[in-house]
Parts: sequence; C-alpha cells; structure tokens
Amino acid sequence: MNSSLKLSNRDRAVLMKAPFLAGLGNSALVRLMSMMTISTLPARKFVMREGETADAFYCVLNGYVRLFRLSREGREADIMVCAPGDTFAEHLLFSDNVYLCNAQTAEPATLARFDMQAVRDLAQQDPEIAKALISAISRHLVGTMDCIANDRLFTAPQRVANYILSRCPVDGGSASIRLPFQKSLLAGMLGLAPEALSRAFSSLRRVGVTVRGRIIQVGDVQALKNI
Amino acid sequence: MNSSLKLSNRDRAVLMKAPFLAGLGNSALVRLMSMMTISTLPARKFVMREGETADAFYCVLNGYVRLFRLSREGREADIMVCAPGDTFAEHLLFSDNVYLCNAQTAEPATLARFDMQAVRDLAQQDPEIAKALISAISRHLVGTMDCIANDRLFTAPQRVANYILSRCPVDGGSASIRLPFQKSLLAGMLGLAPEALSRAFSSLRRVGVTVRGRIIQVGDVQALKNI
DNA sequence: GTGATTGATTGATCAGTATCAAATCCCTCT
DNA sequence: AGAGGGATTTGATACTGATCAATCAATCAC
Repeated sequence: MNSSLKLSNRDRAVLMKAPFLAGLGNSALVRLMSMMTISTLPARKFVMREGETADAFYCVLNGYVRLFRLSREGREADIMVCAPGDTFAEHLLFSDNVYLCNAQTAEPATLARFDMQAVRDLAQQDPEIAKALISAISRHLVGTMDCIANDRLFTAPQRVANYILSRCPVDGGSASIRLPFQKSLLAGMLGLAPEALSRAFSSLRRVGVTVRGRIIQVGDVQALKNI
Repeated sequence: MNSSLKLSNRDRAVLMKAPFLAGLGNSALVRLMSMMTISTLPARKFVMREGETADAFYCVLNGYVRLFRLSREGREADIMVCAPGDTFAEHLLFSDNVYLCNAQTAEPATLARFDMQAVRDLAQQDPEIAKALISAISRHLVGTMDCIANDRLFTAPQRVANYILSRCPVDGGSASIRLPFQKSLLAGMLGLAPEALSRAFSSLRRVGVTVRGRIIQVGDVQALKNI
C-alpha cells in the first residue's frame, strides 16, 4: 500500500467531479483536500473490515471497490460496488463507530482517505460540507433501495438487461458498451453467481445481445427494454 | 384523510423520541414542529406515489407505512417498512424531486408531514438540523444495506430467525414476543411471499419456535442463533 | 512459443421459493 | 357469543438460481 500526498492529474479530475465534492466552494474544498491522503492499492486488498473502528471514509479515484458482508460459513454477499467518484463509509460519520461491512479492491485502485473525526468537525462548522454529505449519503440510499427493488422484482436476465440499459446511450436503435470490470464483479453487483450471469447473457441472445469478452453489443435497445 | 395541527400526547411522545428529532435543541425543534402537519389516515391509504413531485417527507407517529415499488405487471416489492418514529422520503431533500417509490399505510396511521422546501431552508441555516438529517438518512442507509446482505446471504427461515432475534430481549433462555403487525407485512419486509413466511415459521418449530396468531414463543434464544 | 494460471462458459443436479388452489384459522363487529 | 370475512396455512407444482464439475478461453511469465 503506497501512500502519498500527491495526486495525478487524472485522479484530481475524478476527485473534483465526484458527487461528494462537486458542488463545493473553494474554501471548503481546500480544507477537505488538505486533510486527505491518497493511496494506491493492489488488487484484492482489504480497505476496511467489518467490526474495525471506523476512523476514515474513502473516495475511489481509480479502479473499483467492492463492499460486502460475510456469512458465518464464509460466503460473501456484495452490497455495493464503488466506481471512480464514489465515496464509501461516509455514512458512519454521525452514527456507528465500527465498519459494518468489508471493502476490498476489485483491481489495482487509487483511493482518497478522509479522517472521520476531522470531517466531522468540518461538517459541524460548514453547512456546505454538511450538505455535500447529505447528498452523498442520499445518493447511496437511493442506490441501495433500487438494488432491493431490483433483486425482489426481477429475474437474472431482467437485472442484466437493466444494467446494460443503464449504460446504454439513450434510445439508439443499436449500441455497444464495454464492461469496465470483470464479469464476476458484475455478477456480485447483481446478486448472482458468475454462472448465473453467464446464463443470463446467453438467454439475452434471443433479443439481440451479443457478448464477446468485455464488449456487449445490443441490436435493438428498445427491444431490450421490453424484457 | 383527517388533517389537523393537534398532537395527542402519545403521538407527541413518539415524535420527540424519533431519531430524526431526538437530539435537537429547543429552538430547532420548535421551528421544525411549527411547519409540521399531522394527519390521520385509514388503512391502505397511499401517502405518496412513485413519480409524483416530492414536496414533503413524513414521520410515522402511529401505525406502519410500507414503501414499495411496482413492476410493469403490477407485482409489488417492499423496500422498507416504517414504524412509529421512522421518517421516510427525507433523503430526497437535496437530490431528486420526485418520489422514487410508493408509500401506503399498512393499517390506520398517524403521520407528521414536513414540507420539503421549508426544511431544506432550515437545514441550510441550522447545522443542528443538517446533522439530524444526516443521522436519519444514514440510519436508513444502514438498514437498506443490511437488507441487501440478509436477502443475499440467508434463506427464508434464517431471515425469520434473525427478525425474531432482533426483537428478543437479549439472551433470555426463552422469550415471547408479539408481532406489531400482520404477518403479510412481515413477509414483505423479508422479501417473502406470505406462504413462504408461513412455511419458514413451521420449519422453525424444530428449534423451539411456536407461533399462535401474533404471539411468537421462543424456547431457547441461543439455539435460534445457531440457525 | 509454451506451459501455467486465472476467468468464463456449459452441463447436470439440487435446494429454495413463488405460485395457485383449497382448507382453516383468527379477529372484528354486531 | 356467534357469524362473517379477511388472513393464514397447507398442499401440489413449477421455476429460478446455486452449486459442483468439467471444459474452454484468455492472459501472463519465462
């Protein structure tokens, strides 16, 4: 785990566009960024573990981070996958003081680390930062509520179709997208075993979805919506 | 829908102990409560509908409210059930301006209604109120993340056992609890069809769980934990 | 290039839960 | 207390997705 204070230009751009920081004025931004640490992590590295004291939260600058819980027998259930620009664990600022799930990089990743106590203090003084926190946490809540509804309403092929549609340019007749990560990660996001994702893709062939490697081609976006 | 400004003593007590308001100082409390409306609703009454403009959020004072989404074919999926003291839709304050799910009373209920715009203004000025919002939304996020993990890790009998345990006085050898609502509501909360809940209960008989009406008796709390 | 490793697909089987229908229970109202 | 009606349970069946095993594909190291 390589830790530094330096930000690459690309990482800085992601950070500034992150929902959590995007709306902030200059002074708030400077104060937050001055207490921030950058670290570069290898794939499969744990960032936090369920039960540990929650003394920091994070913003993903590059790569993907998987949040998950473990059952007693060691089975894993993904709760959320964080993409560049996403923060995680920031909702523990004013509530629990231990992490409630594990976080692991899905691939080599760069993260910004924010000290809980420091941000807590800032948020108390600066309403702009408080508002940024509310927005970030609200966004997560919307995401998790969506996730519950999707899990409960839709079958595997439908969830996969929804995912594809969510990344498609709006109603082109046909479209082509590239998965930004491994299929096994997508499977976890959708609450599926990798085998089930694979079968879901192949069942979508009959509505014109073709998959080769990470490239997904959609013949007719509109047709996919009716699945 | 009977709407008034008066609060019964019981409802007032619930309101003051609600996580959203509990930590607040007097002036913030007065300002919030002055803009609040109380309404008494019959069972099965819609409080909000997916897609409608989100111009208020609510706090349950009495009864239970079910938040759910509909599929195109009209199937319902519960996302969250709100008990007395819970707020809902407050996370739309600084993000979306339409409701993202439906809310329906599960039985006759009393709700406090807060105007979004008014609270938004208050939250901008008063850091105490902003903090209360962060806490309330965080609490919901924790709940929904728990829900996803539970759905994905555990079978129906395990989820039912978890629910029972969550309402049991901590490690008594035996315990007896009373469901505060209909079983069909519990089924929805756990992402189950009512039949599946029923079968889950009966499969728990072999670990000493007895159900009659709304009364659930647990022979050995510890044994239930190992399911 | 060639083996070695990791990731993805496919097949076979099984467990868990939804669905539909029918019977029964429980609660409320009079 | 008794009747009525909604809620719950039970049974039979079908379906979805998990799991295990084997194969195939792609990537990496040397």
